[in-house]
Amino acid sequence: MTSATASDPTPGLRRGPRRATYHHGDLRRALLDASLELARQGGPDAVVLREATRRVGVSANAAYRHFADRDALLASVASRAQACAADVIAEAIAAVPDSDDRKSVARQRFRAVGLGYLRFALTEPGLFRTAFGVPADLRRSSSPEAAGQGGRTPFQLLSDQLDAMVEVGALSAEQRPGAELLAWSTVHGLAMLALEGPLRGMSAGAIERIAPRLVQMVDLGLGVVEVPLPGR
Amino acid sequence: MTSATASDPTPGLRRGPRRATYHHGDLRRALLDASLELARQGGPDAVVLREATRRVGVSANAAYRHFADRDALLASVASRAQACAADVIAEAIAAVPDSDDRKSVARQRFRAVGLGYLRFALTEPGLFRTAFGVPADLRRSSSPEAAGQGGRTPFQLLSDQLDAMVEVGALSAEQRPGAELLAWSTVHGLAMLALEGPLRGMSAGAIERIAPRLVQMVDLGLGVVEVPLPGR
DNA sequence: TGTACATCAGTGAACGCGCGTTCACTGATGTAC
DNA sequence: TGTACATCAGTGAACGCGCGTTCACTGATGTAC
Repeated sequence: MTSATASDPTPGLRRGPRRATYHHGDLRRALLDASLELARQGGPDAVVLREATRRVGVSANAAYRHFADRDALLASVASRAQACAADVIAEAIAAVPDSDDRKSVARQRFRAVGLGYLRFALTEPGLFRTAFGVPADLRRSSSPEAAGQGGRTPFQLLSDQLDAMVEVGALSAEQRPGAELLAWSTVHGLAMLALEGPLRGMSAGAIERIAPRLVQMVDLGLGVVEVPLPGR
Repeated sequence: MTSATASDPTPGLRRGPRRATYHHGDLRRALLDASLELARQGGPDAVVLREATRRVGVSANAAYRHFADRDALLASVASRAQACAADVIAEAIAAVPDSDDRKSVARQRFRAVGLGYLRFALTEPGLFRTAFGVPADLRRSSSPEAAGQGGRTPFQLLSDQLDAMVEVGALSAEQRPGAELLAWSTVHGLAMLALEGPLRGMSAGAIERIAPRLVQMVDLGLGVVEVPLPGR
């Protein structure tokens, strides 16, 4: 689609069916770029190895020089998609203005993690589903591959803000363990209901309107101490 | 697999490659039963039309007498899977003992909806993913097809309990609108993280341990009134 | 500086897979007369 | 009660699809001497 110009500074990344040289130069990165674009447009299922090689202008099996198989390619794409999410979340955190009320700031930043997560889901549904909808274990969520420009993964950004809340006394230390899961579940659920579940038909506007209530509920609900009710 | 005996009371439902009669009798139901079993074992992707017909012992295209296409079959299976969820949730609600403390009972029943939802997700992951992971709109969640034996869908059971909370004063009327979404998101998120997301590796025990905290967070967080913070 | 050669990064053709779906058909059923 | 016939519910064979993956190969690169 995009024709490579003579002044293209990164010839290894140019698109198109034909290359000038036999060797590509940076095929691994080019395949990842192309695959990320596929994921952006159609989610994890759209990451098809043959299409990625087609876009890069290379034979299908050339990919096997750089990835063990299609799953390995998808795993790498998922990590890069998480990195994209990290950038959106970090931006949302950074947008919270500083103030003397340290508790309030900590809590607003914590909420910003959730709001950033949801914004990412709504603006980049394909990447979101690739980043967080593909089965994997928690290791990827802490791997450097999944970190954004600030060096932190989405999961780590969440942990950081929870730690900060404890530090300034906005969350008690005894409520801290496992709090990531409670918070993450909440926003992840809304995103998945809206993108892949029964809320599919709901408008992005409606989701955005409910998002602040959701993160508020978590923020305020996290801190409440109560002996669990006996109900199983 | 199962050989049909001569005394089989519902010959239309028998499994196996061959039937005695040319006409099946109740092929639509038989295909749904077989497909539900496929979904139970492997989730929505495992609902393959040919396999369902194979199990029923009928040619592949016989299915087209009863379903427009594979998507129509899957949609019906999804409704039945929701009905299964409704039964588990209803059971959890019914298990809450009555008492004079009407607020406490209402809240425990509300929590039971979430706990039942999570129990269904953990005990029937394939059905869960089919019921709530396949894109659809909210209409299905209120359709009689998706209702359990009590005549209510999972979504309706949730609404019922929220209404009951308002009735006894456990939730203010102004907090009521949209509360379904807040509650649903939370438990759905944990389930999806555990079944299809980055928490895949987490044990069912760990999930079950965190579930009560999660529903408690929702219960207590729902009722808190607060002016939304300015953070976008 | 030149050459031999190991190594790496690509090519091109082919495979099997199993699916959803369509076609023209035949066997069974039930209703009108 | 018997028969003709429209209607419905199945059959069997075939299609195209596009994928992931493997095979034996060739072109380019860089290093030892």
